[in-house]
Amino acid sequence: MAQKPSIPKGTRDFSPIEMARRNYIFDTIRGVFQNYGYQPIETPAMENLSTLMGKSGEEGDRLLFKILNSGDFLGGVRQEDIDEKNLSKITTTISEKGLRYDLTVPFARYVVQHRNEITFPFKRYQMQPVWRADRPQKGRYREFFQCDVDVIGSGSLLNEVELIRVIDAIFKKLGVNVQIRLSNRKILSGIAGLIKAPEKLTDITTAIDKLDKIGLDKVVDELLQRGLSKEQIDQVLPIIELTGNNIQKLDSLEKLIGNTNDGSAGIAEMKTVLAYFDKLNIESALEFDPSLARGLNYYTGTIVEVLAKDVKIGSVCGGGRYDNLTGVFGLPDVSGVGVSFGADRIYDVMNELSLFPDEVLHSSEIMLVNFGEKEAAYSLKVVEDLQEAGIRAELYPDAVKMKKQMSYADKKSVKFVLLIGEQEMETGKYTLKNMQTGDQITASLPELIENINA
RNA sequence: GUGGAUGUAGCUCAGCUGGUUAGAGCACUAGAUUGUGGUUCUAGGGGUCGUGGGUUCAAGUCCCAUCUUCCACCCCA
Repeated sequence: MAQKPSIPKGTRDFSPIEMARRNYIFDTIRGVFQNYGYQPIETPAMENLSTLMGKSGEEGDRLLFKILNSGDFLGGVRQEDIDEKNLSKITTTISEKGLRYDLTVPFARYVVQHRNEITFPFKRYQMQPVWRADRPQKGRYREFFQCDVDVIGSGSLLNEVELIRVIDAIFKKLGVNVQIRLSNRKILSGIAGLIKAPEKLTDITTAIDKLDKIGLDKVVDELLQRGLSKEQIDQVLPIIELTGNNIQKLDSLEKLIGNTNDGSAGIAEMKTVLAYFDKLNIESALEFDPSLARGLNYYTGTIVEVLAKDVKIGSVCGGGRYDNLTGVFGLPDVSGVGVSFGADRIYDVMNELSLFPDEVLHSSEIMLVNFGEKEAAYSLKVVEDLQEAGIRAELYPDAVKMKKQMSYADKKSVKFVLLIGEQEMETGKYTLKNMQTGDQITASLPELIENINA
């Protein structure tokens, strides 16, 4: 046997049944997006590296797939850079394009580039694959789909509220129990301000983000390691140990960091957002959690992360407000907020919990058995009539043994099989077999159609 | 990117301290059933043991390298 073919690490093929289920997820998400007034756009798989680099931190740059230049890509490389193994310099010379890492950065680029055609606030959605040169794990792929919704050009907190409602609506429709964790980047800045160490903001956030995972003691260790003093840590700890409901937590927090500019602004925003939900129907658990950090360094306001309650997997959705992402492309003072749904993780969760409805597999509703040349010619006309009546119908292409044809219908979960042999051709009444019950009836075409649609 | 595990038929796995033609269940193909699938019975096909080296009289079994998948870190959808 020849060497088996394979696909690159962290990528997957999708079978018809998997596609049916994936499309069910995409259709559900798209339906909600449209229902809330968002419009689709698409952007290319590859972007210029100058667009992608430096937007999601060093870690993000490391995870970028870079595309080798065409032609004599070595032409511009200097010998001294090779000798000194100056990788970053060589990279920028031999590669000027990369695969997109997420959809938010290309969207920001799109907004800046098309600013004169866009009516703001601009509500768009985008469902496309992204690529990351990460090491694969469960729920972590090198090629995966993100479904992003963003509204850009409006600073109103109503947008945050709407996006949380979008999240709730989608997971409700899919039947996935989720917890929605909320916080605000300004609260974290307030904490950093409180201990007079604004430059430690990232260190503090990445450390306390792990609270759920590694526990309080280890978080303290990590904070020490990251250069915070004991006194500073003592100031930080009460903040991440808040108890009570969302409002109580915010009230206690206000006493601690309410005197910092960022802190009080963040708390006020959080309170405003939560207050809207007093009068709204929302099913998912909404939890204010000041230990929520989210790494992407372009977030400036509200941050949100959605976890599946019943499956241990990374977040299935996440996002937040970014006040100046378009600034790096030359369009300052445009605030946006958006969230991204991880379709592949949602698939994994639903698969593990067997949440897919049976009817997502759209195979034919009826298959006509092929008895031979004459019968097939006759059946073809019946297939046409059925299809015109809006029924998914097919004729088995070969006049092979009936057992084989029936078994084909069974495996494809075709609901009905229609038998048109010599007798049926003479009488004009066909034999219809229901594959689920095994019942058979003899009926004319209009009666059949009625029966199938019942 | 760091550390650790894994890899035997299409799938899930068995194969003791290296020893003749590598096994099971499911799936597949054919027949029982010449106009009837999903159940049952019978028979059959299919593996250079991830790949490449090495040790040995002898390697699925030991050693090295490499790739895949998985787990933790990192990061995140």
